[in-house]
Amino acid sequence: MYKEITIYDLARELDLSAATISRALKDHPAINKHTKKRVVEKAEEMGYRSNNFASNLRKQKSHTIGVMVHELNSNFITSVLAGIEKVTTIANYDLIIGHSSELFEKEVANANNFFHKRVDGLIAALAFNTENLDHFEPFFERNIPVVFFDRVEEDSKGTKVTIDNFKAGYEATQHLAEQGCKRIVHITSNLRRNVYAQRYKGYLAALKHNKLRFNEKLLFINDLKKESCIAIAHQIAEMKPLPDGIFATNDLIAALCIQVLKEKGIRIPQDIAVVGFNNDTIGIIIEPKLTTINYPGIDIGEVAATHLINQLNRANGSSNTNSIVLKSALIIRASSLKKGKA
Amino acid sequence: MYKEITIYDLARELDLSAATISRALKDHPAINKHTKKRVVEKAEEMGYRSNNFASNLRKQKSHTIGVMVHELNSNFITSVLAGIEKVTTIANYDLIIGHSSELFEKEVANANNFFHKRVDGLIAALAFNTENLDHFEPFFERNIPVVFFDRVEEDSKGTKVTIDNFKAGYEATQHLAEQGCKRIVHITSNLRRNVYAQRYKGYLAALKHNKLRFNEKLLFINDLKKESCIAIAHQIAEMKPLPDGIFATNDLIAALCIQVLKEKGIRIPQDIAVVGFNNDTIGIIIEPKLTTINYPGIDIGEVAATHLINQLNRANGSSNTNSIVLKSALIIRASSLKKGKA
DNA sequence: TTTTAAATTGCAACCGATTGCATAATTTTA
DNA sequence: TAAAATTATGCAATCGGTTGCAATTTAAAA
Repeated sequence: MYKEITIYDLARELDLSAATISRALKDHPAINKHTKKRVVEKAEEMGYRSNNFASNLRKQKSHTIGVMVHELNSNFITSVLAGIEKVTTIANYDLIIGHSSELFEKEVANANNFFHKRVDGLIAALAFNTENLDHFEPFFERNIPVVFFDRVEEDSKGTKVTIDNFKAGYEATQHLAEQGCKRIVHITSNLRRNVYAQRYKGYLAALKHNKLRFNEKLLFINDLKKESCIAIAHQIAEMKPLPDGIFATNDLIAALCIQVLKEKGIRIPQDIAVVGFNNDTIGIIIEPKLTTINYPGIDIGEVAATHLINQLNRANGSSNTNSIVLKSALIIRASSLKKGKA
Repeated sequence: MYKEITIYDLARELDLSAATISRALKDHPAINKHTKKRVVEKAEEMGYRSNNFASNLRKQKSHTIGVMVHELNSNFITSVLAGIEKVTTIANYDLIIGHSSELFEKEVANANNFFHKRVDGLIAALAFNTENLDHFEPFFERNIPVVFFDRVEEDSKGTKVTIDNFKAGYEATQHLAEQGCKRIVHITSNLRRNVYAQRYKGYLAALKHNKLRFNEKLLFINDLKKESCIAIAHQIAEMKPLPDGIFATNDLIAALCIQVLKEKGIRIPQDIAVVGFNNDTIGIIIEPKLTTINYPGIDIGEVAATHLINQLNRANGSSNTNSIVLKSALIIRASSLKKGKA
């Protein structure tokens, strides 16, 4: 069996105390430069690796951040993760990732798990059908900082990192209206979730601004699953009169719609103009390429992680920031251009 | 500040020793049933949560499995992760995920990190340009089990979980040949990686079987990045004579090709039939829908994790299994059907 | 009722790094 | 040269759960 080297082994070899070894390895100012050098070299030579468990136990810190997401299978989420990782790697924090598969129960289980693992902080996006935030209470109680992003509860504790979903929804719809669309479908999801509710409000505001009447038959709310999106696309194709614009709350929905509608002989964008949301890769694969809202996952992740770490570095651990709003922007591509290039 | 409850607090409250509390909480057979009940109830009542660091420190086990992947942004990889997670959750192991972004240096850094974190076992797919497995040596030396999947080094230590890439490559190419293709392009990547090398060999074997001469101008090797795939697609469109079939080593490449070629007025599959690999969602978004090889990520993940955990449960930690090969299958869709439905 | 066996529980030494405080060594100042 | 101030190092307790072995209690057998 392999015997691990400890600071005691180093201490014996170098005829020093374990305390000195410990301090030398973490560059403590009270230790002589020359001694530090000897220690570091010996540690290298003997293949020493410090024991996190001992350290964490003593320091009462896990140096770990928990990240809760609803899905991994999305460009947006993986970008967010990349952003988080970039920041936490530099700050030397570990990451544990839990995904809820959009299920409230799994979200609760993940929260409990992270709590049990004693994460120092939490970054989370809510699941599709999360109804309350009770499972975050243990963190709030203990002053463990929590940063929410994307799917947030607007009046909750903790910091929220989002974009202006109202504005994004408004711009998407306004763009369609400018292209001459009069009957604009909006395909979205659970209006209990801020992202969908806000985009919907933006949609309504843009309709109003263009003096278009809201028609509830043009509003589709679904679970975002592939099958239900396809079903909706079929419904749309059968509608009379045919809608002339679609604003979908993510790019996959938009792409599936385009695909189904094309199969039915409906021309995009001439018959129906389409706008998605997120700016996923799929948007440039689909023909015609998809107009969408750029939702900068990397930035969201970086901002969320940076904010969390700053909070952890503050002694009290409290934060005065309630919410952070990042920029998003409409990206215009062929799928919405009824009038030719803008 | 929040004071954590420890077994000593429980011991004091119940007038028992910490040892008894510890045993009671983990259902040790020597403890009286009635005592166990009291302990568990008191623990619940006082909000006790066990300290993993103390436990791991004492037990010299992290109860954590490290997973190294080259990317997160792929259906295949996320399916594998889902499979792994399913198994490890049941076995009550923690997971830490590191991705290399296809960079050897990051893979090495991740390996070192996992080693430092003292994972009990490792599940890994190699990065694009990994040239040696020296960074896994510390694990091999200490008998920490390692399971490779997808991108493996065939004669390395550790268990390998793969599909029969040769057969898959053969079937894809054979299918194109059966559709009447004579000039079949193969777009793949670093032939240093088994997956690409084996698929390529399958491609060659199928050519031979159909008495088609291999033409090196029809072989494209690239870095799998979006831009280079698009560049290749443009090259193909300009080739004279025009190829009549494409076997791409993943679905994104295939989809990008279809998209570019269509823009150039080339008909899919009439002019060029296309086959991808992996069975990603993108394959049913693209028009025409993509013929591909179903590569069952979930199964790969489950098998890899199950095997690893079995190995961890064995006392010695050694394994007699060298490699496990799962089934894959050709899924035929419109993108390759020159002759109408099969 | 005494002896033996089985069932419970406790003692105390770990696991390895950290850190407040004391001590020793060295340098500076008086 | 003695006293004061720096600089460097060590002592020993601590974090909280685990486990081999001993001790005690209870039940079963003689």
